[in-house]
Amino acid sequence: MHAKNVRIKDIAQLSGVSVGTVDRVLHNRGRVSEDALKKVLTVLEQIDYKPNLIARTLGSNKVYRIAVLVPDPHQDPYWAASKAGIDEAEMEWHRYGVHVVPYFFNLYDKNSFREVAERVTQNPPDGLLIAPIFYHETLPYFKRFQSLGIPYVLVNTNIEQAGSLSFIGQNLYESGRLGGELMHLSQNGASGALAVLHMNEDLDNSVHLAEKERGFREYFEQKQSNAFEVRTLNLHNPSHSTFEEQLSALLQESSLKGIFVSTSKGTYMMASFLERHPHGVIKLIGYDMLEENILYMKKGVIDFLINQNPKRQAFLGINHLVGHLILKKVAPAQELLPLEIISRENIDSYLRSGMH
Amino acid sequence: MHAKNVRIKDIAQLSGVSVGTVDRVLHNRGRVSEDALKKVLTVLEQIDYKPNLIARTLGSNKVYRIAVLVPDPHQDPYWAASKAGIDEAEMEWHRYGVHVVPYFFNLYDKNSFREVAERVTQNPPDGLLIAPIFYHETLPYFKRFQSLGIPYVLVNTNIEQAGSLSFIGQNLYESGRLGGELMHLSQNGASGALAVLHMNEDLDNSVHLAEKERGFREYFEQKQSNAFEVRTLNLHNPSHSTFEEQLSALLQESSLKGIFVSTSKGTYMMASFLERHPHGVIKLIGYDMLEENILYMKKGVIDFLINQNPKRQAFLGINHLVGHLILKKVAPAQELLPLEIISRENIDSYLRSGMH
DNA sequence: GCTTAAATTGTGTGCGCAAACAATTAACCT
DNA sequence: AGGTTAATTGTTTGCGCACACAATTTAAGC
Repeated sequence: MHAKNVRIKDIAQLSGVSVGTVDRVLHNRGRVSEDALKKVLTVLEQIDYKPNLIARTLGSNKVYRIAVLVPDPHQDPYWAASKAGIDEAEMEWHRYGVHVVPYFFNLYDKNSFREVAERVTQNPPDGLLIAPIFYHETLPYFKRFQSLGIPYVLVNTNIEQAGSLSFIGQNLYESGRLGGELMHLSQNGASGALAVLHMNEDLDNSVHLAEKERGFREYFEQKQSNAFEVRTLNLHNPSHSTFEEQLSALLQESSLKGIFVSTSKGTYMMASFLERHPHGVIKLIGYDMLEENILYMKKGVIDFLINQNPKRQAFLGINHLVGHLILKKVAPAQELLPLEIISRENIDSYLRSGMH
Repeated sequence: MHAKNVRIKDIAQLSGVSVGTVDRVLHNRGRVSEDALKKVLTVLEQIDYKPNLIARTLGSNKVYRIAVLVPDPHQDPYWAASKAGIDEAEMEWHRYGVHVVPYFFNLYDKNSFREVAERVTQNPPDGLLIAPIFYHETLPYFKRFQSLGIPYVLVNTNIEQAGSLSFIGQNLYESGRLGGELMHLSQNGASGALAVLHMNEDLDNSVHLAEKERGFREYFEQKQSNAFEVRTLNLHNPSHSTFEEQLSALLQESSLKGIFVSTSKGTYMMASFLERHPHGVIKLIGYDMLEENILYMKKGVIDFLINQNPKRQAFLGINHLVGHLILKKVAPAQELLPLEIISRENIDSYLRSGMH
């Protein structure tokens, strides 16, 4: 027959105390005698108690505030996708008392980050989602949040030992390696020069991009063939005057056979440039299924995309926070999303499949 | 402020009747006078009432039976993975009164399917998950289940207009095309013969395999190059005496450059054979992250896998049924999972990422 | 000893809903 | 009209839990 789940009531009965005491033990609120504690714990050890989460959320009619500390979605479609994931999670949990409060900072301005992070500490939320893209600037705030007792999860970039509840993202070194493999495959046996292209103001402060490059280079180093020569190009903001000059110079090189772009926005900026300027056979590999990138992939300008799933990252991040706050679940220290390969032939299958 | 959700109580108050009456209207259980009905309906039109699903499942302490009509997991690791997804879903919902009852049939025996399906109708469940791998044999049962009022979802193979609640799986034609693209890429500019390999007793009755082959062939036809010649090989059960002979004959052909296997079990059977017999450079592309396939991929025998995510398919299938039964959610007519490309460089990222 | 405070326990209420149940009203029949 | 049944309504209970509160026990102080 239907083995009904153990309830708090049952535990109380088994250990010869009242439900109140069991409740205090389960949530270690204290106010329990040694004696009673021991009795309940022994029962708890034998019985696999799984609280009825449905009843739990009904019973405690709380309101939770979750703050999200991420780049302004208007500045970059990648972060717009991220925001979409946040919104979706909020929709799901709103009626159960979860409120998401956005704290956007300027993607290109460290000071803006500090400022906004400060505002968060001013009015401490119950939970926090952070995209720590400024390495040095974020570090001190981790401590602040910890001392304030605010649980936080990281997305996009992992910073080990940051005391975070969990990290949601990808292994960026492997991501770079995969870029290497795809580039290698695309070359059809040819050889020549390859370029790694970053589009970022401050590369030294951006662990995530450096990791990708390392992976890409090491893939070819381990191949131990001299067929390819890898170089790096550091592009400034597209509004910068030298932007197009730099790219022109890159295309000059006749032996250039492929470009690996480390950011999603950079990917379509590069594609746009390639489309507008004559060049030999140059394979282009970049990141993420932004609308623009999808377009260029269908046109044949982009050969492969590695999907970082920003929307899913943010969605899962919020979910983990909710799980931690409401359902008292233990979030995994890190949730590494798979490195999804997007090509002309499977892109539609991804577009149709919900979370994109 | 927190805009609290409208409750049944509020609706009752607004329309001047009791909660009991509102309840009867909401679930149209009848026993309501014209007059009262009208009053409640007008309020319901103005107010966007969204029942608190958490409270609902708590309040109604029902037990639901979900039957799963799928191949015996012991016969094929693919279906073992599928079963794992079912188990995971059951674990999640068990304590909320959902029971999953397995009805396994013999993967290689149509009659076994009929027999088992018959047993399902004998003791009708509240919901049903079906893997309709025998096309002709399944059709009549769809009608039976419909007339019995049992909602059912399909996994693995889509049968349009089957009256199913929803289908969970992939577009198999596109899957074949993707196989073609990956094969093309792997060839590094070479040319020669390619083989599509099926491992199935009754190909004519298996839409899913035929669709994959069609996709694979059309990819190369549209390339309009004569670099490749595609042939088909139909393998019988591995226990069959001619099994290894057939494969030996295949390898004889010196121009053979690649093999595309349409099933997951066939993939590692082929890999095993390739490993044990000398051959030129033959690229191998197949399906799914079975343990055996993972091993051969890491060894370098398999070049690419297309992940069909059997576990996830089944998991989502059960979830949709539960959503339909308990939460009264509308399941999407079809949930097409993305065609995931697995290579040596991203396989670990997939292995680490939960659902595998 | 008694009184008071502190520590520990047990009990009760409400969350929003479904469903069993009790109460009321209307309809029908001799 | 009175009695009976059916149709319609309203009230109550319980789901499992969290949390406030009341009750009890123990310790401390005099």
